[in-house]
Amino acid sequence: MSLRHALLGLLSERPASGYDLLKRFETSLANVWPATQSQMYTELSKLADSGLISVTAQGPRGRKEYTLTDEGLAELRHWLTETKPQRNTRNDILLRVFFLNAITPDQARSYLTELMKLSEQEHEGLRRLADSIDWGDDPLSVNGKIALEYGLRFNAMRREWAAWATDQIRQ
Amino acid sequence: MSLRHALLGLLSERPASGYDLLKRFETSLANVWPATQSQMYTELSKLADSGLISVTAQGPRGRKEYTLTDEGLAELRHWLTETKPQRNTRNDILLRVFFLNAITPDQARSYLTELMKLSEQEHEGLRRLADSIDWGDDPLSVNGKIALEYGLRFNAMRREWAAWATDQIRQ
DNA sequence: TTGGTCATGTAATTCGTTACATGATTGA
DNA sequence: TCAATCATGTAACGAATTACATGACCAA
Repeated sequence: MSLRHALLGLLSERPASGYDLLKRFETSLANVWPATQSQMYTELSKLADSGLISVTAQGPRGRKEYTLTDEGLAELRHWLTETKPQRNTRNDILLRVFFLNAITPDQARSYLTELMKLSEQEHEGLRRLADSIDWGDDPLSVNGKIALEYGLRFNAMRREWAAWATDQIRQ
Repeated sequence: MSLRHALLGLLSERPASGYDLLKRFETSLANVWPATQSQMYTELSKLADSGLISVTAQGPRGRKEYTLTDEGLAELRHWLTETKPQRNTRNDILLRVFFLNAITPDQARSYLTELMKLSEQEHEGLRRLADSIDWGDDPLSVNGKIALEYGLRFNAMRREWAAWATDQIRQ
């Protein structure tokens, strides 16, 4: 249940409405924790009910601005320092690799070269994103850079792996 | 819904009972697609209902042996060749990185060094697994080796990244 | 005045986890 | 005979996805 913590994390930077948070998920967080509009509004209601956030302002069109409470900040810190990131990592891409013998070697190689292309595209996308951001020296920029660097290294690794793997499959 | 395809994939190698499949999930597939006993029996019933697999033998203790049907094989191949692996990849570990400014630099560095250790341990575990397996030249071994190589490279990459990231965080 | 964006919610369904529940077979 | 393993299932709940539903505000 990390959506909860993702929302607390975003609200720890500044107060925001559900709509604001939705936009920020679409941009910065979409790559690590996708969430739908539906899920977010539901979770925000629950968080408000349990006192981890509270409505501190109301705007036009029924806009509700949420602010992190002291309990919410404590919960966020607890999550960051005391709990193990043990998310079981389902991997659709790798799962298919196990069953490549159900198709022809040509098809299998084609699957792997597609993965190479995908990795290159994602790498390029991240590189462009990095260029477009005006990085400062502040803590938020540092974290963003660290996360982005992960993406770059990950895609480079995956590209090399897919190239190597293609070579392993023979007629 | 890839559990469905994981089961079809395993059954494409040879017929098996729910219990057999459960064991094979625990060993080979646990790292890429964890599933519970409960989920598997439910999914097997659904697959049988939809005609993708069928019960071809009954054993002691109510054991049911399932075999892949022609429709099932077709569905497996369709999944492998026609559908894009677009699984949105939730990443618990990276999500936390975004919020490291909510804790002290010391705590943040501690989180990242833990990640280094974790990657080293997983790398070592996979290396031992590779040693323990009697690899042949058959297609199944090739696929297993490819998947394993991914794990090794991934953990090496993550270790280096975490080391680099630790260094980025200053007082 | 009208189209785009802001803004929030509910309902239905599926997927995944945890817990509960039962019982047959086999080998030491 | 008894413990371990084999073997299958259901129930309750939570998390995630898709679709539905509504309406206010603002700028051109």
